[in-house]
Amino acid sequence: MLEFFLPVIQSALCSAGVNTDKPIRLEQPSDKKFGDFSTNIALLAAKECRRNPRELAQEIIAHLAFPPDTVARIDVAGAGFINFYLTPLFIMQSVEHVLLEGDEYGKGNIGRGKTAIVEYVSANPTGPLTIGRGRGGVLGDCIANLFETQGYEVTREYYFNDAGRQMQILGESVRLRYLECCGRETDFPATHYQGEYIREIAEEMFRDHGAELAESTEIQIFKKTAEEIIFKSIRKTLERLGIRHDSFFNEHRLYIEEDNKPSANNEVISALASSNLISKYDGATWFLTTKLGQEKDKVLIKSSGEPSYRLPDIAYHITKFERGYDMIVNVFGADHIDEYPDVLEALKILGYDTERIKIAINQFVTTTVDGQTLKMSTRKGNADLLDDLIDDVGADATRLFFIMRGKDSHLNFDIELAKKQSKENPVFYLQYAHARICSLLRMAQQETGFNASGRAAEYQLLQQLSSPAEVQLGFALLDYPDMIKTSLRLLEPQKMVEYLHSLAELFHRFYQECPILKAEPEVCRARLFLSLATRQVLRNGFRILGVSAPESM
RNA sequence: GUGCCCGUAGCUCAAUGGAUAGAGCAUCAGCCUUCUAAGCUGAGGGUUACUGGUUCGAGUCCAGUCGGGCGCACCA
Repeated sequence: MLEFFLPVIQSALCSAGVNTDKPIRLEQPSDKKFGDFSTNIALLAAKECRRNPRELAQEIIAHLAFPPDTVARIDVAGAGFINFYLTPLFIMQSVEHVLLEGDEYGKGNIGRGKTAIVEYVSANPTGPLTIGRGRGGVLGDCIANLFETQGYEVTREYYFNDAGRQMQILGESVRLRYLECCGRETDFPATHYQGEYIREIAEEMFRDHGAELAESTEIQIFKKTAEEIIFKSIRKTLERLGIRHDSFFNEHRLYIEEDNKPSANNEVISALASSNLISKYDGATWFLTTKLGQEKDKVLIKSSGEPSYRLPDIAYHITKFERGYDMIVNVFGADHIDEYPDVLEALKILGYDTERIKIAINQFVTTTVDGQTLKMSTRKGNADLLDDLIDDVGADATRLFFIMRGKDSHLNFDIELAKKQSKENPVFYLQYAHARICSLLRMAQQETGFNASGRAAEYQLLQQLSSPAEVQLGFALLDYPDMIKTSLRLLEPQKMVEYLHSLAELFHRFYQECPILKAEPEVCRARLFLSLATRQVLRNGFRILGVSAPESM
């Protein structure tokens, strides 16, 4: 709809001699009495032109040239809003596009010929995925889907590290549990991984090797085996949620020197050094962020000679630029919030266009069971496992609950609610609308031989629908393409969830108020087409969210 | 102490600086001999934590106060 309105308004502003660099914003008033769409451009421009907003609005209106039979009425209201009222005919005509475009409806082309990389999950293989990680996983997956709708070629990447200290501790943890399997006493440190999965890995190793590994203090085999098993479980868990990465990037690559070329990490150090932002003191190599207005310098290479996580992080992002991505999206949890400003700062200094980087940070998840809040920590082993949650509530509810709140809000995941097979559970409300339409169409086929395909010539029957429930539903269907763009711009799939919820609601109302199969044959078919269009938008939306569209419930 | 996020109906949450702050759940009152009642209609429920400021207009932006969450490592 934006594409319909904006050019007309723009040219009216020109003809009226209004010069403003304020963007024209079109909004849907909360109250229909203020029109289907509304713009405040006259209010904004009036200030710059030093004119009375209402008079200016009147003048703009006089220059608006919409095609005939599209806009029924244009009013000036309130302080100087311009309100537009569409004709039911135009709305219902537009619904035909939903049916004609089908699965393609809502897609755009602003990303055509462009590439995007979306990095998400990126958990190191130290343990099974927790519920907290799940939120970022689903958020990232939906964001990747949103980019794809606009024509971007999207790479879904998982960044991980299987070296480092935490992995050492993991290997050591498994080794100690293994020794226990061999019947030895161990003094298991509190700093090690306490989780049950460590025992399971140890038991598996004991089954495969017997006690033959007990004498060695070499932990490599324990680490390696643990890593493999854990990674497999992580991928399996993600797969259950429909999350599949195209690319797994091992941080290790950034450490490798070959053909006398310095490692990616070292190249970062050299580059920053030539900007005089590197200094060595206290045995470590520092990024002089105090020169950039920060409180403290940041360690890039520890006194042990190993890089801290920041250095490879910078090098990693450089690879994203070098790989040529037009859009670079990072999804991570609030615990990493202090990390990215340094990375961005470094990239900017090194001459990369950080405008291309978008960051989506999701706040944490607390889970409640019977009103009790559960706390979690991977190391303490009392984590809420994502797998358990999926077992409990199913993949659809898991996905939808993670994104049905804004990513900035602390999510309260009510497990009891997600389990309920009743109307209190929003998952069912959405899916029920889809199933209801499928049922209706099955019935229509049985009773009247109605077949959805090959009827494009009849789509214009939609134009005879004019009751409020029908027109409001039709109108909502037309919002879908703009809704995708909004969700994408804000990196916020939650907008889509809300939209689909309101769409389901409008359908239920239409269904309640307008008899379909019992109507006159032509009205019946028109209403079936409207239902079909609704089903199409629900499906397209569900696909973005990764939620299934059941044919019956 | 400091950086980021949050504070909106009893509960969970919406509201690109716009008009009378909206949904769902819960509560109450209605709607199934008729296409899935997992649905629909209606009612009640608010000093948007507090105090100032910016402007035609503030839940939204700014400053401060109070509460809650997450970080603040030569862990990642």
